[in-house]
Amino acid sequence: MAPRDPERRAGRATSYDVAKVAGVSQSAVSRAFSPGGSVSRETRERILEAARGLGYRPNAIARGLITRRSNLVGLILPAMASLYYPEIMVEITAEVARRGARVLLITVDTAAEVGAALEGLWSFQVDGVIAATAMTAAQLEDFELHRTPVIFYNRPPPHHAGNSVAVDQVDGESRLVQRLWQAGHRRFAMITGPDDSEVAQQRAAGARTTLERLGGCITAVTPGDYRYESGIEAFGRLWSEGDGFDVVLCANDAMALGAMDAARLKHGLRIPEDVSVAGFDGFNAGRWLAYQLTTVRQPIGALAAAAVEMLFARIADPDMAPERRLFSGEIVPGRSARLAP
Amino acid sequence: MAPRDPERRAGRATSYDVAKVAGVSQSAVSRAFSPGGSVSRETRERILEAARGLGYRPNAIARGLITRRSNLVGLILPAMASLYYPEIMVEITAEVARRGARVLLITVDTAAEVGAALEGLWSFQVDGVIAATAMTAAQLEDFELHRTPVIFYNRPPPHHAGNSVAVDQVDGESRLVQRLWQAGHRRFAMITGPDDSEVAQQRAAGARTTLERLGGCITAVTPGDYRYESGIEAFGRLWSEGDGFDVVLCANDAMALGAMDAARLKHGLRIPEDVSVAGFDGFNAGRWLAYQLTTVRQPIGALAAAAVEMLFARIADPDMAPERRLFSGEIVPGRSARLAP
DNA sequence: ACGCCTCTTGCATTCGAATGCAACAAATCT
DNA sequence: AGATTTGTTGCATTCGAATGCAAGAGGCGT
Repeated sequence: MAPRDPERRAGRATSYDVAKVAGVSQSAVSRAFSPGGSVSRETRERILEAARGLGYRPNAIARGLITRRSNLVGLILPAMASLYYPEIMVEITAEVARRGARVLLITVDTAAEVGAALEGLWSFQVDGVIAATAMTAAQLEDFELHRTPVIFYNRPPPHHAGNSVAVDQVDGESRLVQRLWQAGHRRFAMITGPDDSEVAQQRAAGARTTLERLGGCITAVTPGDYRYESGIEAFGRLWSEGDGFDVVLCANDAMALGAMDAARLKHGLRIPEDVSVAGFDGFNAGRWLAYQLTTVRQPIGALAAAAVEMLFARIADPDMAPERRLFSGEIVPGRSARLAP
Repeated sequence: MAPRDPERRAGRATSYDVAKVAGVSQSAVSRAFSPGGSVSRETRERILEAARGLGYRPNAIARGLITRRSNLVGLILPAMASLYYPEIMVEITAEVARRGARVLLITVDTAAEVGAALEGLWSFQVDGVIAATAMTAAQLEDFELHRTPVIFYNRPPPHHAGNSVAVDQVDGESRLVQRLWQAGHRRFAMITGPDDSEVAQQRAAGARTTLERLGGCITAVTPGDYRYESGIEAFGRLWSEGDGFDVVLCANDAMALGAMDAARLKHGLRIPEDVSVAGFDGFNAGRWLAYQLTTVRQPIGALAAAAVEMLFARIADPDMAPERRLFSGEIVPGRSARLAP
């Protein structure tokens, strides 16, 4: 192979180049750039100046090779989540950046793609992973074997022992239903989420058990796929079934807004006089004047911060005990459904 | 330093480990994993089997060091864009993944943060960058010096010579105004975007010049900051100024929806009978039943695909001539403003 | 003045994979 | 049979930074 040829590399300066200019050894340059490295004040300054002149930046790739730390965090998001809840991504990236690492982003459309996505992460030697997708037990074990921490975001880990941050969906929905009940709602209809969504199952379960306990009844249930349009269609089905209901519980806000639009614009109903609608998530658009949706807000910022914090704690000490951190959703009273005060 | 110690590394197998198991040299392993490597069929199979047994994955970090190609693409998004137009991010990630690379995501809140973000990209030796933020000429030159291609997404490059993909904002707004004019609108009010947004300036310019040519008049202009809430406030100001207008041109869809809600719910106006509203972007929510916004849709998928394609072409051949690819926005007729057919 | 300690510094090695080169085997041609 | 080509393989080196170790410089106490 050709010897060091600065021309071909067009200015990508290395620590050796800096060392030559500053009249020191490569080790000194390395130490000048690592916090707490053993270098004298003046040497460091001379090196930093030379580095500035050459436009030198430490090569994270080379550094990662020797330190076995890539400073990369994998973030796996279902494409849908990143479309509807981009805050997750923004918050996590910001939080990771604050700790000097970077996010390697992977979006997946289907659960089947997760495997391929993980392969990609492996080769980049990510220090840890935050996953808002499901993962098989085998996949998670693979990470554990390599001592790469994984934090699940609003997803139960496939193991009993795994790390996660999540909103207590059951509790949130339960409290919502209770407040609706106290405000006088008695007949509940439900638009549920996709079958393969654990979160949707939990929200539905929370509503069911609470209503059973209170003695309320569920007059109709119809499934949706989390998208706005499916909220419209689902409401249409509920309405045509005609069992009568005071309130529609929707598995998420996007469908709730669809249901509201369908109720008002397709069926001429007034909200909340003729029918009430409640959602789950704390979707941005739910706060818009046209909707003012009653919902359960997920503290996305807190979840993201907690996920990143847990992740870095485990990167620093891989033997840390697994932990599941639960957050409470905040009931947000809106005009789409009256709540007890 | 301690010699190779498989225990401490807890199963992270290297090409040497695979070589030993398969009874070949490390070079053979490397060749087995690089497409077109010179290995016999049977040797390759033996190696792949050994690799599977050990859970070996080629280390992209080490590979990047020697090949000087990290297979990482930097994506810089303003936090706001990722919140309002997450499709950009999803499309680009998917497109990059399709080419076997990964996205290193960086979101920035303010223009001042861009510099720090770039430092991060430098050290990770990204092969190229897609930027939906502005960049100073000096910053771009730095990339050019290192022969790292940069594609600007809906942002004019700071240089005359730079790569970009963009929607022709002036033309889109111009065609929109023309169609509004032909449908009988005469008095135009405008809610503009932030001063530092080139895109917003272009949209406003497109509207102004077209109206001048047609002889229409702009009865009022008020600034917004691209967010829904600012659309509400801006509409309030326009209305209280009371100069009268047939239609409000909004610099983006989020503000247009705010304006619609303000008009209908705060001022009791009917849309489009009393006042029309038009936006720009092709926002998801604009298609909702409650809005059906007349707007100019940006072909985000096409832009993203073009950006990635241009980027990879330039990674393969850094001497390629700079190119600015322009796309046409698609006029989307909705119910918020009547258009000529 | 001597020994000891602290602070800097450089040398040499290491991380894991890619690759030019040479060696070699097998296949083909003359 | 001998010469030549083609196809595999391993050896040795390389990428750029981090770090254990030892050497050297300077300060201090006795």
